[in-house]
Amino acid sequence: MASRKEVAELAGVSEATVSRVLNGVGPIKEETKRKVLQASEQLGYVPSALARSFARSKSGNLGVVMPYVPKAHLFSAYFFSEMLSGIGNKARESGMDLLVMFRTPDEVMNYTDLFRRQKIDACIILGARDDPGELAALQQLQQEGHPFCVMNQHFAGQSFVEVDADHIKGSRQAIRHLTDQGYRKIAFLNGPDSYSNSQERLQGVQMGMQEAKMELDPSLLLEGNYSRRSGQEAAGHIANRLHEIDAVFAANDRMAIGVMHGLRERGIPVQDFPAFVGYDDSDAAEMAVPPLTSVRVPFYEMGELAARKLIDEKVGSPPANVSSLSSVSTRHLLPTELIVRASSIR
Amino acid sequence: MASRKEVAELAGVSEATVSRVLNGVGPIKEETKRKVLQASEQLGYVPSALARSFARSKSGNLGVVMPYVPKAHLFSAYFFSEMLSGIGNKARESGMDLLVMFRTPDEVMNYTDLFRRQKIDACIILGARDDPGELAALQQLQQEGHPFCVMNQHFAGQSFVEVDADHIKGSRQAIRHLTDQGYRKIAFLNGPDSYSNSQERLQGVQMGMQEAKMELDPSLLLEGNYSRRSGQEAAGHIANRLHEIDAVFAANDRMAIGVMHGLRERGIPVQDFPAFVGYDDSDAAEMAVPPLTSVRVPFYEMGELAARKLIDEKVGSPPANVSSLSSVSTRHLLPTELIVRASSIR
DNA sequence: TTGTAGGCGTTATCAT
DNA sequence: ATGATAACGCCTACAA
Repeated sequence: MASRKEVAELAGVSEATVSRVLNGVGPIKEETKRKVLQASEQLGYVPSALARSFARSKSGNLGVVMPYVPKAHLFSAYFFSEMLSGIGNKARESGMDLLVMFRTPDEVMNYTDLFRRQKIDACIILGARDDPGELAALQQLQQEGHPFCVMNQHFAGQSFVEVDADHIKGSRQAIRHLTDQGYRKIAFLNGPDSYSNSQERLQGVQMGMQEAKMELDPSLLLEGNYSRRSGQEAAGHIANRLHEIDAVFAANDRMAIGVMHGLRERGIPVQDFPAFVGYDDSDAAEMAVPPLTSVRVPFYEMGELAARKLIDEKVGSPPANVSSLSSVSTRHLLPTELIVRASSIR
Repeated sequence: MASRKEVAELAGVSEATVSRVLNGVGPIKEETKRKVLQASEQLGYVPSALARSFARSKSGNLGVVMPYVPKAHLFSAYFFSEMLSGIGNKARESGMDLLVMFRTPDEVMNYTDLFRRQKIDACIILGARDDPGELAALQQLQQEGHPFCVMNQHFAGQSFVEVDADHIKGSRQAIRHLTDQGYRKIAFLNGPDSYSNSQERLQGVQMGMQEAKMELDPSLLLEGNYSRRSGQEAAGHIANRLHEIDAVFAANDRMAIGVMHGLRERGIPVQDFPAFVGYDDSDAAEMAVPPLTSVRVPFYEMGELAARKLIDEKVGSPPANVSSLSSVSTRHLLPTELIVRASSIR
């Protein structure tokens, strides 16, 4: 393992010059540059990222906090992988590495320590919970001026940098798709109300209904927990009132598929199925029988956006912006898209 | 941000003593320890992981190389998430952090640089390719004595530390399950022969057949690329010879489901479907219609094992083992399990 | 049991 | 355009 000193000697320059050449800073004579590069090459010199981080007191790592998922089974791994890839892509472009952390069930994440330990320079939180402990931790982060971004969860009344998809519009699209085809008796299987995501979907559904001069029948508003099983259970209600229901919109694909399963279990033939629309456009949607119409969420792009936000922020933008507008627009919503498949076509 | 110096002053000791207390090394008077801890607490001191890494020239990071998956869509995200969780779990237990890297399509990974840059202390490779460039890179890694572990891919003739599932046995189980029920005309839709995984599955299939005094009909050996679409295409062959086929074993769930889709597209009713067995026991298996019998692969446990191997190795084992046996047993196979669902039951 | 001091490999500042 | 050199914050002999 060649050291920088050796390179400097071989090239006949000082160590500082070696640094400058390799980091491409400062004015350097072409000749010197060549010599250094050549010596470095010859000796197979690789600068230590560790020493560099230390000297700069920057780790060069972008932290990513993954939610706790019991053996990754509760939620689909699908969208976390997508987001992670998106983040990783942007991170690489700017020369940062990804430090991935898995949240444990109980433990209240101490985000600030992560920064103080200097393990990370910025942080993306995928599994933010909506409880007071979490909120406090995030507020502290913000107060100490650490760059971070929350994905998939909105904290009302805060000015956190947030990236999410536009679930209001997404749900509206789904409902419109159904009402446009003449479906009137629409059941909505939402996720737990504690997620901002679920609340937004509900808003979107209501808007969509209103646009069609209809209203969501409260007795057709069901709640699951985003698991397939909960969809399967909801199928009981739906089966009982099958004649009063001609379409089902579920807040994610897994629940939609769960409902289909539940109906099958109860011996209901496919031709008697209501129309189905799911959400997320995960792999499962196209594998479903019948293939499931679903609201596509640009998880990959969301990951990219979140990473970019943080990287830009860190790089050089002045902390104080011209107008206070910026504090209003810390939430970034990406558009969804309805992917129509057989499950929802008359 | 309190510094160590301040803590030392407040506690009335030297900085070295602060270090010793916080790292729990060396003999320390109880009284001193108390003072230091208290001072540290009071000042909210958090040691810099960066400086520590630098001083120890150990990053404390476990590298994980993810395969290139175009937008994470080609393979199911499922098993990478599982393995990653398993790795993360064990890493945390031993105080290491996870540095996740995504491979790019063309680029030949330069693994050694990762170590030389001291970004990571050990490395798990999930997406190892079976080409000469990759092999050379891994050999160099080994030669330089860097701890690493390859998952899901076997390099014959090498003594790399490898972790995989026992695909021979897994495939044998699948075939036996079918033959035990009297299925005789079994088609096998394998993945590309270039993966050691596929080769092992084929072996297992052949063994299973032999055990039932049968042979795999070469014209019923199909090859896909592990994508759903390739399964859908294979369905053409299968549909054409439906009367000569009473069961289909696919090398992963996605292809199995793809075949089912393909048959449906061709208007073949479910009751005429052959029996189906998939592989991986991914989420998709239980969402399939009919629910898909599948060979469960313990991805999570594989991740844990790989991480443990590396961590143990680094911690303190003498590099030279007593017998050369260890070099023989560098490949670790975890058992699979057949999960029986409706798709394969008469 | 505790303090002192050298070293780790860069970056960055100041001279030159 | 380049060279010296002082940090950076911690670990770890070695000394006391």
